[in-house]
Amino acid sequence: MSFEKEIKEHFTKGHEKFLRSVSVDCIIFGFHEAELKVLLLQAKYAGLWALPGGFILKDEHMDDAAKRILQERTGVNDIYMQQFHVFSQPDRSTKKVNKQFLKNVGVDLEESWMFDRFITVGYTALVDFTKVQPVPDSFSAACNWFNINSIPEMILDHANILEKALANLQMQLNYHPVGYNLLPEKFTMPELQKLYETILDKTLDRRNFQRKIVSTGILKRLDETKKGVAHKAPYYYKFDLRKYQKALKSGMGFEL
Amino acid sequence: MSFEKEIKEHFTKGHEKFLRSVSVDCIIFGFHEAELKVLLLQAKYAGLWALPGGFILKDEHMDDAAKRILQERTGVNDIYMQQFHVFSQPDRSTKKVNKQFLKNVGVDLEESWMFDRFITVGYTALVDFTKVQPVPDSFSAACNWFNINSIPEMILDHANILEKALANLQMQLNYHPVGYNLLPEKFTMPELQKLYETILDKTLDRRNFQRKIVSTGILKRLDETKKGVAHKAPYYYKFDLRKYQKALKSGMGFEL
DNA sequence: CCAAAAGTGTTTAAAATACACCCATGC
DNA sequence: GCATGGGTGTATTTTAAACACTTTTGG
Repeated sequence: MSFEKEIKEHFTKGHEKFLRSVSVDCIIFGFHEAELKVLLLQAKYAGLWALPGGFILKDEHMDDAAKRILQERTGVNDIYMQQFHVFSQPDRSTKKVNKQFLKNVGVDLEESWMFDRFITVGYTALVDFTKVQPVPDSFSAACNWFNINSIPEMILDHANILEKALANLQMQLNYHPVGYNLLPEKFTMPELQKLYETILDKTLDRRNFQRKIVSTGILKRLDETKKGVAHKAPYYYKFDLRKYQKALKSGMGFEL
Repeated sequence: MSFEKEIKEHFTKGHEKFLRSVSVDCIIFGFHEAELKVLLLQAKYAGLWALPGGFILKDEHMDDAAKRILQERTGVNDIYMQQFHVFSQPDRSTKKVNKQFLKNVGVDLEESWMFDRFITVGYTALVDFTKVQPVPDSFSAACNWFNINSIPEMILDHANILEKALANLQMQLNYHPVGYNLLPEKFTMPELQKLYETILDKTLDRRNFQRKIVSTGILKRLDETKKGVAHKAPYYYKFDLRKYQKALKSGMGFEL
């Protein structure tokens, strides 16, 4: 199917597949070279950037829609995602954006479910940066990682959504374990600490950090140490998946 | 307008006024005679009970929709409400419920936006029990308070929504001040403590409770004491509205 | 005057924070 | 052998929890 035809089909018949007036936007966080990254899409023609988003199939749980979107944009599966907020300002003018998009594509339509007002549910995901193959969707020209400190101009209220997502992630850090999908399978304590410091955007005491993390029991220390490093070699750790999953659900309660 | 006509209008033309596929359900908590209450509606004909709910006007913020629903059911205004979760199981069969309702009313319709699948956003509110005049909506035969420990059978997933709302309220208690809308303007420390104990469903140490609450600074002690009580008269307190509002937004962080 | 409820402490335990010392490795 | 980063331990401060005594009031 040609691109124009695909778009036209989506605008004229999408409401037969998807729920109306509701979209899902995903804030996909990654971690690479000591920097927190977010995956963004560049809207075709417009040039502005956007959060990876999509719609809920008529017979699909919203959580599954979010996972499907993640899978489609990154190829990554089986990631813990969670909704954190619904954005519903009546002036988030998706209508304007979608009409402009159609005009740019060269498709002419008077009516479309895509011109209705949308509210959107924000979902966060934490993924392994190295496992991601970014794939733009049909509305987008590019799909790229951005450092959290140098976010480009974004469409609609997406900058606001991203800000809320980051605040939510920072808050969650006190109650939920973080790192399983963000770090390689084996990692050192300094690496884990760097992750926490990057997300919280502050430095932490090396020794107190270690004590607290270890006391949660979500880590297993391996006998192996990192090779080929100057200075003393740090141990490798793995997450204890069973306890990690348990802590994800029940929380673990410490402050950093 | 006759009742049947009103219903028919809603089912045939409601989608011109409201967003499709999204509803809002409110969990309205009250406090009376040392018991935590929830306001429920009895669905006409069905007999089962339901959370007060409604739809989002096409040009309305979802938060305002929730406030409008609260106002319509209780007459109460200017209450802090907040969304806590979106419920989106594809098998929450509003279609079945709504078709049955129409059948019972005696209205015959093949098509309606009300037969679409709905996701619903849960909102919690804490209101002054004594100021509420419960008013059923057009789908309901009755509107009543229920003790949180004796909830009747409910439609759809409403029992689950209520359960999540209560858990959310208990969690929030550690970070947000509670009581402004649940207690009279002037109240005693034992009354406030009883409120916390009721919500958390556990007893608290009288002296430690007082110290922590006072240390947040959200209270102002009056010179007045309660009259006509046996034993030592407790002081009256008021909330310091400015600090209370501030704590609502920024959190206050203590454990009980 | 006494029982019951409320006000105001203090003592004790736990947890968070700050800080000090030793160890291993590559240059 | 020394500078650098990492492992481990301890003192200090802060905060939470447990507990005791005094005050007031109606009956």
